[in-house]
Amino acid sequence: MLDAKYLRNNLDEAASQLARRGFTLDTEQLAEFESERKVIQAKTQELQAFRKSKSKEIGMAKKNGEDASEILASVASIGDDLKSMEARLKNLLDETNAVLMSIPNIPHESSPDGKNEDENIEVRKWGELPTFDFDIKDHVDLGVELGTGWNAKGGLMDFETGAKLSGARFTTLKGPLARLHRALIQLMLNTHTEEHGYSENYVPYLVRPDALRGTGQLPKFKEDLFAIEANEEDIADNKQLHLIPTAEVPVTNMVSDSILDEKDLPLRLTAHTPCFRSEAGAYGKDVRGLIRQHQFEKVELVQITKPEDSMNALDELLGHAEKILQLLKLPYRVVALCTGDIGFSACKTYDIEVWVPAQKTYREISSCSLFGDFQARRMLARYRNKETGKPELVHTINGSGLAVGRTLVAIMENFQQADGSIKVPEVLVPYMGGIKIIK
RNA sequence: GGAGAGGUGGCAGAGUGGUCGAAUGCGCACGCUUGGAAAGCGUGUAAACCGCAAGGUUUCGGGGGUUCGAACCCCCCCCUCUUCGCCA
Repeated sequence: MLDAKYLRNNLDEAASQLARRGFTLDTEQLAEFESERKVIQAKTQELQAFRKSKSKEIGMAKKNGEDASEILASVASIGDDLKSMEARLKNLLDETNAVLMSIPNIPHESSPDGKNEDENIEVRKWGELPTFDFDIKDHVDLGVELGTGWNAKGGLMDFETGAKLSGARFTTLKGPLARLHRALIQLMLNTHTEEHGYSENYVPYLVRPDALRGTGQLPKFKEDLFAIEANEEDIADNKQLHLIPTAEVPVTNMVSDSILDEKDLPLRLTAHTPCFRSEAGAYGKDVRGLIRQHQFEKVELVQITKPEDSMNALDELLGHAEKILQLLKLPYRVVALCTGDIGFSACKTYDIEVWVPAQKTYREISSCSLFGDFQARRMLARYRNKETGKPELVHTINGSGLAVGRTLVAIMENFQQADGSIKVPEVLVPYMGGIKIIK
């Protein structure tokens, strides 16, 4: 959420900043809300102040044994006025808040201008693209043909069984491929906790709407989420549980509603979780293979920092995610998202894209974003500034480190051999119980 | 799921209808003291919102109610702890 005060006092500037990302701010509506708010709030507070002082007088009079009936009479009539004023104010504030919650973050000045992903800017490339002296297969063909006969029928990557159990966009992995998938998670978590200074967390996979509002998935992107069935009462009370679309939600919200100690910052948090996305609006997109699933695993990196440290933290976190691909020797590139392509809550985002040989292109495998105080304001996550002694909003940063399923895809395709087997990256061999080739 | 206890500031913890945004302690900040530190002493220290400011409003788990006035009384809900049951 943007700072309401900033918005009020710099409406036109905010509008032009938001226009950079293609968002049209309804300045007229906000100005109208604001002028109405001023009047109603002043009136309400005036009535409240009157009642408060009169009540105090009554209290004193009674204590002194004086007759308070005259003061009582003077305050008796304001009850209804005050009640209706308070109700109007509350309605107006709720309405305003609903609008504010739907306004995306203002892009950072360093985010390149652009309309869509075509205008993203490549920052760097790493690694050499593999060359093959045979006809390569994509991960689907590789996975389906691998280990045929293992477990009676089907290959190590079994889309039919996944579909039977749960429908489209669900997959089962078997045998050494399932283990490779697990090995990746272990490698990622170990690297981030042992070498990059992150603390490991285990978090709930079902969260309340408040948490989703905190990080910005709600109220605008409800259709992307899976929600648990709930009765109307729970829905009204904001208790309907939703499956997390990313660990960003539970991990970042760990610091919601709190005032952190400055000396504890930055917080570096990591967690491995499954992620669930309904992928509404993605029909026909990446229907083949493991790229776009309703359920996938991810190791997430989150940092909670002081405002002045956040930009460095983003660069640092990006490096931590890249490190995994370097360890795996997978070629990738880093892309700075343009203003038209950054997510709702982010002000600056780098995507890491890994080389996918069968598609002859780089595909997103991590998205590392700086949110400034946008999420912190929604979550009310603060730290006590030692110099001022006052609580101030923290900054939040997060990124995938990495998306596990897509990493598996990249390994299969980049390290495939002529006979359809997969060479296990060296760093993973210890996690694979010594298995060097998956066939 | 049953029974009991409880939810108050950064933390611990008093407060059962009026001058209570709230004692006290810890923590934190500043000052005195010291060669320096500790201890000690003194002062200060909740948050959100409105306002250029002075100042004002709101908030004692959440929501309703009673009252001129609610941390305090009534109703509903949530959470935590103890305990019994059940259970991976």
